[in-house]
Amino acid sequence: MSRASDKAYSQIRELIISGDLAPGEALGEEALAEMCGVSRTPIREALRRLEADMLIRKTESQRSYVSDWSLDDVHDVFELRAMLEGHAARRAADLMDDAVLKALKMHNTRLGEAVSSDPPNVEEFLARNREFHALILRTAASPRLEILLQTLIEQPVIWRTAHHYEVSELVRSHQEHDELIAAFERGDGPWAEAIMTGHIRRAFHAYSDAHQEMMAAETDQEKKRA
Amino acid sequence: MSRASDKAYSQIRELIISGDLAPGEALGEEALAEMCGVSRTPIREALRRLEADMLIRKTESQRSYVSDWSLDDVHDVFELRAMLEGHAARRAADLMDDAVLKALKMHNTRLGEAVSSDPPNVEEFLARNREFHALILRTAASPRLEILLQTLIEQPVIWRTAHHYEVSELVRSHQEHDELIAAFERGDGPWAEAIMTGHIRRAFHAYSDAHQEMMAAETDQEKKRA
DNA sequence: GCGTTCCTTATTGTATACAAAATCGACCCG
DNA sequence: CGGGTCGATTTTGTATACAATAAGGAACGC
Repeated sequence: MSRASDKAYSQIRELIISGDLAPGEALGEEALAEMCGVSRTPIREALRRLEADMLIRKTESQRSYVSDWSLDDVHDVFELRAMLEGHAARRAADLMDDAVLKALKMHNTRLGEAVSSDPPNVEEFLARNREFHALILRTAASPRLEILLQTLIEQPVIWRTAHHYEVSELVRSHQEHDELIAAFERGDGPWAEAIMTGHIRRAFHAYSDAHQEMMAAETDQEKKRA
Repeated sequence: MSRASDKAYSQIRELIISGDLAPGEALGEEALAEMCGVSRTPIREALRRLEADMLIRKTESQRSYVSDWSLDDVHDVFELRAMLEGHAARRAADLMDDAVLKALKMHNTRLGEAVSSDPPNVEEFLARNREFHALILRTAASPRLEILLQTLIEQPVIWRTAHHYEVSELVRSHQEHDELIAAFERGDGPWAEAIMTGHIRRAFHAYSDAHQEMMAAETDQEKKRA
């Protein structure tokens, strides 16, 4: 983490995830270098990594842009997540132990509290949700599965939209986590897989709704300007 | 493809896949640069890409080595392939059209001929097998699924070992492809998925057997030397 | 003899300069 | 006025030099 390229990577990544660098925006190497206070060499390394993360794309002429995802793209990603995380849940059910189970319960309890509070603490919800899923993934004990899923999960479009989910979706999410925990306690892999797959698919619908809401809001603003 | 980094990437990649660069071997940037006739800068770009392909790994101190895969690692990869290609097969069954179906039949016919010839044409078998699976994958119409699977499929350990499969395994593979085609003709997604998943899992067993055979052969050679 | 410390050497990380390529705009021609 | 070509400018690709860091080995003390 001490290397300049790592620093640049984190910095640019944060800018993309926060939305300061908007989807479709051009990323000039020199400009980024000046912004990060390093030369172009580590910037280029960082851009390669961001490209592997699918956070940026390169045109045929090698210019870099922040990735812009269509709804179809996001749907594609959620379908893959549903399958991969379902697989992870099934494996995790076989390999589950008491310590992990206890940690899962703790995270989901805190997640439930975050949802119940008034107003709901969405940041806390997202953090606990993240930990919950990460723990299951780690329990599945497949290093490559973790790598594959990481690039699918860490997508800014999804994270940004998550702040606009309906409260009812958060509640449902909490309940489904409990069902997962129950499946783990019984060591029922197929059941855990089925719940997880549905859980992710419903998360896509929550995303889709929130996304359309946001789009509509933007259109309204444009109308006001005109 | 005209860029030096692309040239270096292909060149090093070929050396790894062919086995000229053995698993575990150290990859010094300067040595590679001299070998490829370019400077270290494009070499570094190439190494990043090879790392993303999981063809090389980097130690904590950032030195690069050719990936060495344990049997467990390979098993992990095959399990993921079984799931992902199974998913692809199910989707492909829904999206299948006559042109693709015809192409699949053609590839499998040629594959069968390669297996039946005496001696069996393993190169041809592998090429047709590759095309067959790639075609199904493309028909599934999920760009990200293709990306995820690519890194799992293009692994030199697997390709090298493939040349030592038993003929009976090649015959079975041919038959299973026919069953897949039948499932596609009926538009039966779940069936196609089940066949594909089993197909890949059995391919792992073929790999495992061939691998042990090769290990035993190596041990014999060592004994002869002593 | 074993382990430790320090120094030498090899290797990777970064900055800079320059070359190659692409984009954009002005200008000209039809 | 539209289209296309050429050139100026921007942007990316590569080479090289140097700095930082890690590996390997010799000398030293225990």
